[in-house]
Amino acid sequence: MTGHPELTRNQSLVLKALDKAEGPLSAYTILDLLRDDGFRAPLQVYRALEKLQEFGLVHRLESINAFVACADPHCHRHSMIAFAICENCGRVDEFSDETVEARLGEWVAANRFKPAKTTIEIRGNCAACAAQAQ
Amino acid sequence: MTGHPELTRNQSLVLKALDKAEGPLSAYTILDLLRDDGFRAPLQVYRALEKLQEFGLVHRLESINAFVACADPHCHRHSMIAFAICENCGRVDEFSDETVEARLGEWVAANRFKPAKTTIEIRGNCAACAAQAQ
DNA sequence: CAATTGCATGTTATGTCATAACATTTAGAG
DNA sequence: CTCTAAATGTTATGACATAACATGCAATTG
Repeated sequence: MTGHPELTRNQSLVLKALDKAEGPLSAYTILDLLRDDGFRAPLQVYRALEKLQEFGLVHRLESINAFVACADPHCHRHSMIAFAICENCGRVDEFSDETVEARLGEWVAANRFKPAKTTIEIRGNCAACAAQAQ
Repeated sequence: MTGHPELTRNQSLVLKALDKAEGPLSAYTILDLLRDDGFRAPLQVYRALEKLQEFGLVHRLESINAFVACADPHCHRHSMIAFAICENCGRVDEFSDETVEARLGEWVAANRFKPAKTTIEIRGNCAACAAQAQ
């Protein structure tokens, strides 16, 4: 139904770690979390992350070099997903917007650009942290 | 007129290197280009880049860890700038879109998010490279 | 079964990007 | 001149990511 194959042991472990975290994690943080499960080297994490991104189960946040579990099982319907990242508490909100997709799609079409991956990330403070900062 | 002070020697050298390159450069590539001008350490480059970004003369491309000279002297009028990055030839096109800004602004307002920096980057192949790939 | 194939994994080493910490120099303001 | 703030120089280290090669393991197929 979801369109992705069974996960391997390493992929499952990495995904579980991200789900449990409820926030972005760096690859090396994931590695440390999985030491007890036999993980020894960064590549074990990066290879699992690569597959999980292919399956659409994990997103990479380019601007902070971190990874999050996908919050929306239907996000692969969209050509692009936007993230709002709180630099204070680490909270990440994932959303998509048809209009933004359409406008960027227009630019791409007008310039005959062949997009492979689109990144939209807003960094700042979430409502809770912004209120607290007063 | 432009609203930024005179550049220091290091800042000028880094900006000149980026202007000359006509494409994104990594900090370490800039360092190598400026060895003959007395540059010895990465921090000299990163510090100059930091200031140049403040002045709006340089942009950082988050998704490829590289820097480009700003193509539009008026880009600071916009709250966000989008980049189309060719993964084949390295060409970078810089553009902005009021509608995209407005839509993301709506999300931000609705969620009481306080944005600090917004990243929009489309990676793929430019028209020339996409045509050649046929 | 044995052989082949493809993918996932394990491991070591290395490459790439970025900043901490501290000393020194430079340019203005008073 | 003296004080101050900013910029610079330098060494060391931290953080993120991948190359290269060996091994294991399951599915197919002859």
